[in-house]
Amino acid sequence: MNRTHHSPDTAAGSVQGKKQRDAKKSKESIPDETSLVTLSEFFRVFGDPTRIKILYLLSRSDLCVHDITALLEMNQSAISHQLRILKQARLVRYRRNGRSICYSLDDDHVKQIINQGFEHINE
Amino acid sequence: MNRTHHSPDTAAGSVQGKKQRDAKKSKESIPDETSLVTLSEFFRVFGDPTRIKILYLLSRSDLCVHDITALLEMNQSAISHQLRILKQARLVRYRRNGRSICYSLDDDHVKQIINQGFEHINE
DNA sequence: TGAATATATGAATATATGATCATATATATC
DNA sequence: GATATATATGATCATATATTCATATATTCA
Repeated sequence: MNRTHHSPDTAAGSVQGKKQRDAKKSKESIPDETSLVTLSEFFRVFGDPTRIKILYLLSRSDLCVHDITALLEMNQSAISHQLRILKQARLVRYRRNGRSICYSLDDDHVKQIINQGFEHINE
Repeated sequence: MNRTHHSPDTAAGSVQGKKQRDAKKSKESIPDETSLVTLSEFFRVFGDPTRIKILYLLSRSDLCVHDITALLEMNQSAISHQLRILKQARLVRYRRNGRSICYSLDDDHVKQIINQGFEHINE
């Protein structure tokens, strides 16, 4: 019942990471700290109302900055700043279209993640 | 953000459903602002290194606060604070076990979300 | 070329947030 | 009850972050 010194499980398998190496420290710690930090950074991008709204809009149709700005009724600069974060996270792509720049989701994986989030909060 | 000065929308039910009611405003806007904000709040919980590490540890075995504190080599208070956030988000449950309090994931859905995140960042 | 439109970006600012410290609460053991 | 152990919590502080403003860059069209 007391787990003060439970068995040290070597952990390194189930994270699904491809190339995780063994923990450097002799004492047991979490298996792949770097991957987990990366994972939290990934989720953090979804953790902002403006960004999730943008992602949701883009999951339905490609849109230029002006459209997003109008739909969300927000400052254009704020949208551009958030789009930059989404670009850096490789969640969206863009292409120039005349004066406008058209944004789209980078892949369908993003949709899946959003949908799975919805499934959880709606259950 | 959320500077929408209009009244909160009815937040009827599932956003994901296509049954979204007509937008109140004549101009097209996002279908269900409240749900999207809730969704961002949900993802934000995953968007912190400490919390994602805790969730990962709990995905492998139930643990008491002391264990988590030792495994992550962090301040006990910091762990408790983060556990509180995880409780509030209904991502973890707890039960008292003598002096200790044992935490576990609330459901397997959490695992799925973490795994899907890993799939994305590892691709 | 110059005006108009669309988008990006740096600086400034207000707010959110995570860790720490000190301490409170709860349980077990003596 | 007294003490030790385990966990929770409020206050504080340093940092991160989202928005806004001003302005720069890029494109189209007259």
